[in-house]
Amino acid sequence: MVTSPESATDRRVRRTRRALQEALLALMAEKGYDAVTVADLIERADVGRSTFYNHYADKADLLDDCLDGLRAMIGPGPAPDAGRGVPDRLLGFSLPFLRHAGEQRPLARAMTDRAKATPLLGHVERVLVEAIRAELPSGTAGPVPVEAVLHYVAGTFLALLTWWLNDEKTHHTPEQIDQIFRALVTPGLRAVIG
Amino acid sequence: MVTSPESATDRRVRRTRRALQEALLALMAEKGYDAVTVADLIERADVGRSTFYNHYADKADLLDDCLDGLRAMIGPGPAPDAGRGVPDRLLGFSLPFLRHAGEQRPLARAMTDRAKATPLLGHVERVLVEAIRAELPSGTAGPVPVEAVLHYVAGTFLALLTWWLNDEKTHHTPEQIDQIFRALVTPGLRAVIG
DNA sequence: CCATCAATGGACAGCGAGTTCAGCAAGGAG
DNA sequence: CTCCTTGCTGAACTCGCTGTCCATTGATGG
Repeated sequence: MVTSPESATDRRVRRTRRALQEALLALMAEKGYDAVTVADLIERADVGRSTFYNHYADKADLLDDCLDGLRAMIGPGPAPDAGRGVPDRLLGFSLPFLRHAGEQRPLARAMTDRAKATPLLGHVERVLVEAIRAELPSGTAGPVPVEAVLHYVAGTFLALLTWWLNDEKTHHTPEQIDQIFRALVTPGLRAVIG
Repeated sequence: MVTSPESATDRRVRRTRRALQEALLALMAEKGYDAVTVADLIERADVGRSTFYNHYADKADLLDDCLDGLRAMIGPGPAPDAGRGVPDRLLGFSLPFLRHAGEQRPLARAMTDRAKATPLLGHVERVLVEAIRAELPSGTAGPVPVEAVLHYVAGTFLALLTWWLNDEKTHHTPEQIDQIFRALVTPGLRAVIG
């Protein structure tokens, strides 16, 4: 026993988990989250059934494990691949997030599809709310509660993201969506906080 | 054969459907949509299993049937129980909708719970988008697409509604939420359309 | 080189969806 | 009021998916 930080001591374990994670993401992009069965997963990952349950309690547990990368992208720092210029303006998560979603379009679409009822939207919203809370100036004593503002911004972002991903006709770039997001959300923000 | 407009000719049919609809709503308020099984439904409604499938293809079909009341509330006219004054200002659906949700809190909460992944949010959003489209002045040729604006408003409303229903600490009234909604969304709207 | 630990795979019980059918009861038309 | 249409019944059945168990095999790290 290596007593490493609670993860991946054995190469076999790492291999198995990576295979399962990739299988889930691939299958989600194809069929949507809830259409994916455990039988699908273990077949795609080429892993025994009992092996799956050795690592994860169920499908949702595996999904949680897959979400860590996403959390890392929004969460702390000013986003890894912010690209050009300084992302020191407010709501810095927006553009990197949109770019990443644009690159993984089928997967991102499956994740934000409301009809398919992914529990994922809830997770994403929570992460967003925390990211925004960290960015907003704390001293906001208006008639509008801070929590309401947080959910307002997160809800707007998710609404635009979902619309963009499922829109077949017009083909906007991540940069355009970012502009639209800011154009819509900034006036309301200014009106409420300083 | 009476050839009536495709609905409820026989009293037995009406009785059975009403029983099933009420059962679904009651059970959703208790357990959430996806925890409700067909066995639950027919037991609560006191109806045979095959009877259920005589009327609905599945659970989702029954849910659709339950949603007509909701569509009626938002859809056409300036909302049935608008109450005081003239609701001729923009976004007239907001206050009646919030009042209704406040009266049916447990049910409304179950419907908007993202963790429980109700397909219902998708339906509601679609109805909202159409209602807003009907209200917005059609001539909006800005840099921001009309569709984006529609989803922006609907997304904001749903985000605030969800937050409000699941907020345990602060207890706001429907009127307060309506005010917050307008305070946040109006500046962005004005900035984009005329 | 060896003890450990993960992977295997097949069998199993449990649950929920959706179907079928022969028999029964209630409704509506005349 | 009568009769025939129509909907309800309820139980049994198939099917697919979940989650568990266990004896066995084989790779891994010390």
